[in-house]
Amino acid sequence: MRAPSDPLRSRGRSGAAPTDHRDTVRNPSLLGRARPATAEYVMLSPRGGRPQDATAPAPSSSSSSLRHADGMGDGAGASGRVLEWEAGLPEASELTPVSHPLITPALAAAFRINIAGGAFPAAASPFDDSALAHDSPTSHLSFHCAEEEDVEDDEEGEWEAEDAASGSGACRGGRAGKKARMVWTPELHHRFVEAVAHLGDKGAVPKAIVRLMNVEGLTRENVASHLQKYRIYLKRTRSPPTRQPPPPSFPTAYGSPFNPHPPPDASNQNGYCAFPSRHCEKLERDQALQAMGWKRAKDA
DNA sequence: GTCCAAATAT
DNA sequence: AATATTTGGA
Repeated sequence: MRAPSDPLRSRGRSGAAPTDHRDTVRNPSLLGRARPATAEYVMLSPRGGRPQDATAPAPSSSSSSLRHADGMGDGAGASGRVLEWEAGLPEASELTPVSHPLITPALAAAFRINIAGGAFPAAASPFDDSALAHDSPTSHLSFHCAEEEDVEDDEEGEWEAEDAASGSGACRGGRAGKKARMVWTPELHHRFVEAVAHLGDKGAVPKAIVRLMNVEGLTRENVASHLQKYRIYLKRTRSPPTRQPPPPSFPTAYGSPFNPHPPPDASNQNGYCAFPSRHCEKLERDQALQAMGWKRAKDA
């Protein structure tokens, strides 16, 4: 959208062998740059949000509905939508308790974490609760570390097990040589989408998005990368490739891949799945990922 | 120098 | 496929 860029794109594989980033662990910076995480969006905030953070405008009035239908279509009415956004945050009663099991058996085993019973025992892990216990309101929004070779991922392989408290060691699970790779969970993605929608087409640039999302450890580059893909997705859905028309109306519309509607049985009124409960996580993740991969059921 | 977006790499 | 890194331009 910016510069039409010229046909000078012969760059790229410029002989120079790129350094091997695979093993480049740069966690310290990721985890250290925590912003004063206030209780803003979080799914655990009993107050339904009271942002005092710089990034989040103060709620001066009570709005009601959560809808950002115009999405990135235009950047108008941003402040109003922010309010709506806040108002749309889930109530404490609608959320899955922190005690909810967040670690897969496979990962738990790999990290030697005791997750017996499904709940999260306060002092069960060798890293001591600070390492993985999600006692921070935003901890579930921190991104995860995906092990790739060592841990046998039985299914998807990526799960959250991260918290600022554990420092740079968290992502290595006691092993060196592994690098951190961000995982866009449904929650994070949702936040991303909302941020983008609220910023509007023009304002939705990485820096602004990162700011709005206010997710600890999330970098501009993380967002830029995701944004790139997100835009590709939007493009695809906007221009009928020449067949099978019907991509989702818009990410912010209920039922669309980017704002998955909760299943009747597992949903809370808002259709907001706060935690990666078995049910919601699966669904949202599935849909979100499917969307991002634009591999719509059978369209592709 | 910072930021962005696209291209490319892993 | 998903995310990271590089690249080139504003």
